[in-house]
Amino acid sequence: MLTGVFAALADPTRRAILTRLKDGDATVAELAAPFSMSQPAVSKHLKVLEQAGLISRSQRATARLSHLEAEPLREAIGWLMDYRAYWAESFDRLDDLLDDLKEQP
Amino acid sequence: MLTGVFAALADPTRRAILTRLKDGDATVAELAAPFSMSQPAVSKHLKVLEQAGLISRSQRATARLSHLEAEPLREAIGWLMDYRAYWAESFDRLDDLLDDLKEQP
DNA sequence: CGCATCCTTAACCATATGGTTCTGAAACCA
DNA sequence: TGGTTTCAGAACCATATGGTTAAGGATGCG
Repeated sequence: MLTGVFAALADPTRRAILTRLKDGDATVAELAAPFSMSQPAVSKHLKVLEQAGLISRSQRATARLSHLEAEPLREAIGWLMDYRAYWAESFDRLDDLLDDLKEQP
Repeated sequence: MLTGVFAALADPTRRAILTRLKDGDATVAELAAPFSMSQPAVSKHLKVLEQAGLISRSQRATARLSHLEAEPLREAIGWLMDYRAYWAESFDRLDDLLDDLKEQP
């Protein structure tokens, strides 16, 4: 599943879509608007994101809303965190980062 | 550059290579050993990892050592952390996670 | 020098990926 | 009913990806 998540994140369009979805659910047309790309292309990206578990989609009702599901991102971070001891950054600064994360929820 | 990092991480073989490199530098033959895969295939994976900045390679001397460079992983975490407010996990548990990270360096 | 070792490069192949256009289904509107 | 809107699916195409085998360059050793 990590494979699917990282593969989904490897595409800039898909990362932009996820970023957009932080502002709230959106229709396919809304998600497609910023890109010089056909609507079916965006639909394909949404399918990839859905299969990676990164979005869910509400039943169509003339429009079809995409909703951010960030849980797989937590799993990805879990994997990445195992490498924190190998970052060049000092542990003092790592502590600062972690403090920051706790302070600005 | 995030694109390259996530693309590199999308392959299970490459993730396993990175994991192996946490135990120390290794030759191509050592890295190839665990996989039922030709050695040139592993060389290709190493090239991908190198281009993503995830490994560096010492000058050959009959052997060629790969060395883990975890800095890009920190950048990847930086991107992912922007989604922490959308995790299903409660913030209390997030705090626990962050505490754990600070305690077991 | 001659040869073995370690690894890269080249050529090739099958499949995956990211895009297109065209078609069509499902729900609303008049 | 019929048209419009919103989106997905199919067919297609070019290129990228992940693997193979075969060949060759660089280093160390007898």
